[in-house]
Amino acid sequence: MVSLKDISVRCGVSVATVSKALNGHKDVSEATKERLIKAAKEMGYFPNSQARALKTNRTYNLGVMFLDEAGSGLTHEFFARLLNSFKTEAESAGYDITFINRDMGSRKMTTYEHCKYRNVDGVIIACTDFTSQDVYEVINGDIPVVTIDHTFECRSSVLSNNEQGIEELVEYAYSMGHKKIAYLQGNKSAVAEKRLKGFLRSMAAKGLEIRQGWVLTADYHNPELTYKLTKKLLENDDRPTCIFMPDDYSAIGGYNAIKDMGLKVGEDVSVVGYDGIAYATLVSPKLTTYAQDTERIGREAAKKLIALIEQPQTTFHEVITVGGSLVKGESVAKIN
Amino acid sequence: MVSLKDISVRCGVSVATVSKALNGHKDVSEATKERLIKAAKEMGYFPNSQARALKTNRTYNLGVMFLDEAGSGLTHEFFARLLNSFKTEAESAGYDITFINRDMGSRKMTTYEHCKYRNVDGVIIACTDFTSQDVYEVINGDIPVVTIDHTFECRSSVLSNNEQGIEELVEYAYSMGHKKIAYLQGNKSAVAEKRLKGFLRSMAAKGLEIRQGWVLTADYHNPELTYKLTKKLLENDDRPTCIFMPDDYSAIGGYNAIKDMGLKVGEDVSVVGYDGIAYATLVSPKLTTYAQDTERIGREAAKKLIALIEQPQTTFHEVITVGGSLVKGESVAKIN
DNA sequence: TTTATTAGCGGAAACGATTTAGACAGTGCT
DNA sequence: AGCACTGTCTAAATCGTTTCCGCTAATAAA
Repeated sequence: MVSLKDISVRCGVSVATVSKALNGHKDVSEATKERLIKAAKEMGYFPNSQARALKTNRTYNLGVMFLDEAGSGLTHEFFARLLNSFKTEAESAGYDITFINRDMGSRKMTTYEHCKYRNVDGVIIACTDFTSQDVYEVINGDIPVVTIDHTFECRSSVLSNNEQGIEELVEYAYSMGHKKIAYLQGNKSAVAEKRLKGFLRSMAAKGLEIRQGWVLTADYHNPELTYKLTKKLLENDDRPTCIFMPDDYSAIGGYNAIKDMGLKVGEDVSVVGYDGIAYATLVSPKLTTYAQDTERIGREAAKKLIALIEQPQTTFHEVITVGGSLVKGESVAKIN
Repeated sequence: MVSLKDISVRCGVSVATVSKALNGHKDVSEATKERLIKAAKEMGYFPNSQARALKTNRTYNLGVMFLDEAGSGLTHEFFARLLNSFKTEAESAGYDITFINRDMGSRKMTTYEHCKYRNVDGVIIACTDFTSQDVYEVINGDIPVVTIDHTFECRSSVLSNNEQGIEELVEYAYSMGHKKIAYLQGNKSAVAEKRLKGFLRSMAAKGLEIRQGWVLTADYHNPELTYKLTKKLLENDDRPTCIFMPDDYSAIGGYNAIKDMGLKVGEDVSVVGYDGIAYATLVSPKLTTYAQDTERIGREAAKKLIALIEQPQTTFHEVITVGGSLVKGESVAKIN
């Protein structure tokens, strides 16, 4: 690979001058600057990122921390889309992405140690267990961090407007005439809490009764469990007319349960999802759901993280809330 | 961060000795080696990956190159699962993953230049346009490469057994009594060619007629187009009893087309997919498909790539074929 | 005893970049 | 002329490692 030195000998200047010319410092004349930049281009020069990082302590690498278990993480559409937009935004600012997990090869290391080893400039934490030791270490470390859908003291985060999303869904279901609404919530997390809160509040605001046994705890991204719980909800004679699923993916389990009981989604039983994944508009009947703006969540997270890295003095910690939008499908029946 | 020097002063030895002790060289006594390792552990030492890379020219980073357009790449279940297992295998060997694309920040660079800039030790190429200039540059460069589902001269690749997969599906459809089979193929690529070849061959072997207009070119991962083409296939009076979809995801479009025409999947019209994504078993009726072993494909690719990197002399280029398995769903009717 | 060998360790250069401090020449001012 | 100042450039240190080579002392061989 061609180095600064190669350029310097060819042009008869010092390495320092080449470096400054290429980095746009002012103490090098316009003439030589142009000459050097031209030479660099001709010779196909690219800075050695490792050497630069060694000296400047800036790698232009961002760590991505997420739950890395089988069936999780990358294969979650929510996370995949989030990562995609985060990556796009980061790249346009010159940053690459590194997955941060524990246990690199033979060496046992924690996530935080992995960050230090790779010297990432910042970390984004998403779709993980925010109560874990690994997260704790990173949050309390000295690396800029942005969390998704969970907020820590003195750290920045990007939140989907979970409370409002559910409220809009309740509002919609109510407007369609539903009063007997059941709620399957996701596994314990800040997100699940927010959504439940939104649900309970808007139900109360509408004067709707929250039945005993109609608020159940399922899992996110678990159609099988949702299948079972949906069946359970429908077994009794007095059953809900509308069921809120933990998320769109799980809702498929709900669909199947309803069909298997000989009922029709969107006619006998109404269903509401959450997320706005691609399948929501492909299933039949189309799922009514609240589409999170994952594209913007990822973008905002990247922007904030890069701001924290590049302007640490003038950037403050904040909680950024990103709104979504109600998607009216065909899964909620009009009743009276 | 604690460096070799810190350890050396604390233990009263030279930096060189510490380095050699930690890297298991032989010219350092067992006693001091143990002492130094212990000290390193106590002080929380981790090597600075940049410094090491600078000196050794090994970053322990693998580049991942894939089609990075909207709606592609990360959000493809096939790719996501592939990446996941590739990543797991790579990490267990001490490698991290870097996404390689063009245009880092303001600097225009090609994918290959990006590789050079980040000094990745090897590259895996998947789910992309293999005829592009970007791929060409990388293939003809001096970085170890493994390609997925496409083979280049003198390069290693991991292939899914596409030909055989289709053949098994034809075999199955035939065994269920189907003779009038239509085939929607994916967009132009080595994979599409292989599958088509498998289809034509096994149809011929069974003495089945390949009707004019029953082999159409659709897209991978495009339910909308598949929807249209499926309708087109079913519009005529003399219609196929079984349709092969480009992939499972697109098959959803096919399902919808069939339903929208007032027909029933798995009764009036049979449907076959390809991939074995999670949704295949969630849709109703369950999709009959050929499940690619993405988990193994990713693992094999990582293994091969790392072998090429670490034992360049004794590793030869090869084409690794990974088998899949037929998944009998409910979407193929028994007819006579 | 002398010499050759070896084990164990350290010095120093190198990787490729950035950055500080200073050299040098030219300019303008008194 | 003497002085300060400015613009342009260079030398050298530095980041944290690895590695080649050489040194010392101890051991083995003669």
